[in-house]
Parts: sequence; structure tokens; C-alpha cells
Amino acid sequence: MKPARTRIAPSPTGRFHLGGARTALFDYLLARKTGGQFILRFEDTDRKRFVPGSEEEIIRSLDWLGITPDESPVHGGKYGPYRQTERREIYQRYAGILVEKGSAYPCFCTPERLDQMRREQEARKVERVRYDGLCRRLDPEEAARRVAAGERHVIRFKMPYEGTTTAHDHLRGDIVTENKYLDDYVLLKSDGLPTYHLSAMADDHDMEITHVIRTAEWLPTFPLHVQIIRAFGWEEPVWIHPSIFLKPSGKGKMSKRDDAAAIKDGYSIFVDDLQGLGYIPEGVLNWMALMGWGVAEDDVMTLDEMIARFSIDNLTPSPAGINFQKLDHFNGTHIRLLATEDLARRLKPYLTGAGLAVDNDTLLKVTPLIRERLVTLDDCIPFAGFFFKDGVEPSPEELVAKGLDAQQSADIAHKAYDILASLPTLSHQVAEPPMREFVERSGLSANQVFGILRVAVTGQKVSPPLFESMEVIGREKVLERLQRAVELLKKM
RNA sequence: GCCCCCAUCGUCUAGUGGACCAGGACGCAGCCCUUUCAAGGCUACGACCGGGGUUCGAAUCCCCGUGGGGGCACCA
Repeated sequence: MKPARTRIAPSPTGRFHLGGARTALFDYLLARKTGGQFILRFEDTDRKRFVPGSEEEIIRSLDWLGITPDESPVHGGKYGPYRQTERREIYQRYAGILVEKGSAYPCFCTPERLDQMRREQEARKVERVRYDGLCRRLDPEEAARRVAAGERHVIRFKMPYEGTTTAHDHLRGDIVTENKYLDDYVLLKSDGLPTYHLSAMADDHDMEITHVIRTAEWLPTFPLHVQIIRAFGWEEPVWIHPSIFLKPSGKGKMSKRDDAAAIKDGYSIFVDDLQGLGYIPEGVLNWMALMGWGVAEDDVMTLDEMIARFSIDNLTPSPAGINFQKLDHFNGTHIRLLATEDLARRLKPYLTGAGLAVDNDTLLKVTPLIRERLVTLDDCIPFAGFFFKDGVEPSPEELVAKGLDAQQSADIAHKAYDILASLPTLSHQVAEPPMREFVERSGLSANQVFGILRVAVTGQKVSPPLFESMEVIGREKVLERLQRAVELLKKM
């Protein structure tokens, strides 16, 4: 396959969400797969909706995911500028060409007139509300004069009133639309900036984009876009329209309200939130890729594996409901795949962020103990926080073993103390055998005995394996904590 | 209302006319392992939206319903 040039063309009007990220992923995979380029271009022609900071958020999110663009406003490239407001003259020139060719025309109708026109059509219950063609019927020379005189106007595309347009989507085949259901869409606004219809087609052409991957919300104007390209006489890219993401129930588009609910549960549809929630790029990427990309088996993949296996032929056209439980699964899976040093390095900020004093030696020893218990990175706080505290405060109630009372539990703790105190070190190889013997002799269950020790030493009922944990904590502290537990139990 | 798209287990999906009494993954349930919690292993449950065609044969092709989604801006 020839090197593909793909692009993601977000508008900086809000936060960067999963849908945009998945499109970016597919773009990235196709570009890498074919040895081409992945481009980021900002479609910022809607100045009214511009949100400061959103460009930065998009770039930050792509970086974090590890799918950094080859060309963009910040990374540069030979096809720039990559921000549409900086390409204003280009669109005006292209709009002029279309007018000259007779495929577009200036329109002087005011918003008020258009509004009134629509209301009348609605009242008449016309099949399709569309521009009535008032300015389309203007004499071109008169129109040109009015434009030259500086009269406020837009440029509209001259859509044929009859016939059909056939557009081809790689996933869906030919899509045939009757032109009468289309409209004389505005290409250039009265502020001189283009609408998406003009700017995206022009830029994709100028930037030599070979494959346009965009979501299915563009399908209704797909025939328009194809017509614009044909009016210019340009070559069409390969069009790929995956479906949008649905909310977890599979019913309805993912919305801000759903996101508010998701955040409460520790999830978010915004990529920039995911790191803070403990997700790793590998997990997020793997999860996103599988929504809209059909993989028969062996669905755990790193980015490199995805590149190796990716094909636009395996993309699916049906809508996908997002499933955060599956995100958790892939996140945990990829955490377990990480090398110890790598995982430790990623864990550290969460621990220090929780106010814990982390030293690297201890962290390196702790990491293998908690690795398969982590779903998200921030899970390390409840699982391993006690390793980095001077003392623990076990609740007396939790120190009491099931089926025993406080005095019996104190007795067990005391005997355990004596055994451990007699040992030269508390490496788990040294400490575990005598404790097992003790369990045998006591007639109690390992569960009961080790349960008391666990709470005494870690301060919690759930922890990494007991003897490995004691080894990391160290003989001195372990004995100290056991003694303290005996005291607490005796006071009950 | 009109137009467009989609349709396999609850969810993500494999399946491109016979290899399918439909495979995998998540979740769920049970069992094994086990000092807690996990991880891991095994097993179970679980779907071709409905109706017509085409064909010797249809999850796969066509039509009609139904359901779901998207779009109808000087937004993208």
C-alpha cells in the first residue's frame, strides 16, 4: 500500500473526547502502517465557539496517548499553516474559482430573510426546507458588481436541483442521495471565513490527504463534499466513516451529562482526565481500538502490535456503546505487562501526590507485590500506602480474628511476636515456615492467624501477600507493630 | 416531519453462500488455586430483530417492516 497521509481535524471548541481520540488512533495506525504521515489541523473558523486552551488540550492528549502527529501547528510541516484561520486567503481564492466556474454564487440574503423563508416553508410543510434560490437567479454581472461595491454576502454552492449524487465510503459502499434533498450550502461566510464544507475539502486537497477518516455524523453532507471536490476537478480521497460512540447502555449518543455521571464512578470520556484517574495510554488505546475495529482473537495489543495488524478493511460501520468495565480490564492487563521499573516510575506520582514519602528502593520492592492487584495506577495508594508510612493504626475490632475473642487474638499475636523475634531476619523464606508450623500447632486456620498479623502489620484487612510485605517493611517495624497490636487487643 | 446510516450473546466483536447445532473478549455465575484482595486456570449462561424472497443450501445476497443512531446553521 502507498504511504497514506491522514489527518485529524478537530475544532478547538471544547474538550477532546474519546471519539476524537479513536479517530486519531485509526489515522495514526493507517499512517504508520503504510509509512505515511499523520497530520493535526485545527478547524478554527468558528470564532464564536472558540474555546481558549482546547488546542493545547488536544495536543496534550495526543502526546499522552503516544500518537503524536507528524505535522501540526506546533510540530510544523511542509503543508502549513495547519490552522485554518491562517489560511483565510486560500479559501477566498478557492471560493472565487468556484464562482467563476459557475458552481457557486454570491448570496446577499440577510439572516432575517433566511429565517423568515424557513418559517414560511415550514408552515407550508415542504418536503425539505432549503434555500429558495433568490440570489442564485441573480445576473452574475450584477452580483459581481454588488460584491465589488462591498455589499455583505456569502458564497453558496450551486447544488443541482435534480439527479442524484453517488458517494463511495470504504465501509459502507456507494451512498446514493437525491440532490433535491441537498441544499445550496454556504461555503464562505460573510466574515470571509469558510465553512467546514469548503475549508476541509480545500485543505485535504492541498495537504494531499489520501484517506479521510471521520465519524458518521458527516454522512448527510457527504454528497455535498464529493460534489465540491468534483466541481474543482480534484481527486477524491478514500472516505471512511466509522460510527459515533454511544453511551454505555448502547442507547443514545454519549453526552456531557453522561460524563458527569461517569466521573463520579471514576471514569471520563475526556482523554485529558484519564491520566488523573489512573489509566495508562496502553490500556486506553487498546480499549478504544476495539470499538470499531473487529479483531477476531488475541485482542490484547500494544501500539506496535496494532500497527502491525491494522487494516481499514477490518473497520466496522455499526455504532458502538462504550463500556468502561472493559477499559478497566485492558488497563489492568497492560499494567501487568509493564516491566517493574517502568511500573514503579509510573506509580510514584500517585503515591507522592497522596502525600506519601516514597523512596525508590522500597517502591521497587513493593511494585511486584501489587502489580496484579492494580486496575488503575492510583489503586496503589490503598494497596501500598502503608509501606511508606512510619506507623499504622489498625482498628482493634479488625485485629480480632474471626471466631476468636480479643484475648485469644492477643495471645496469638504475642506468640507470633516471639517466633518472629527469634528469627535473624524476616525475609519471607525465613519467616514463613515457622509461622506455618505455628498455625499447625495452634489448631487455628491460616486465615485466622495470618489475618491478625496482616491487620497488625499493614493496618488493613486487605493487603499484598503478608510475608513479602513484612520483608519489605523490615524486622524492626514489624515487631514494633505487632507489639502495639498486642497492647491494643489487651485493652479491649 | 424529511433525509441518511446501522442491525450476531447485556456490551465490543469474528463471520464476506456450504468448514457455524455461530468463534473470541468484557461482564456475570460456579469450581480450582489460595494467608486477605487480586492475578491465573477450568466450566457454565448467553446472540444471527421480524417477515417475505433468491438459492440445492443463507448469519452471510435482495425487498419490506421494526428497532437504534445520526443529520436537517453564515457549527464543525
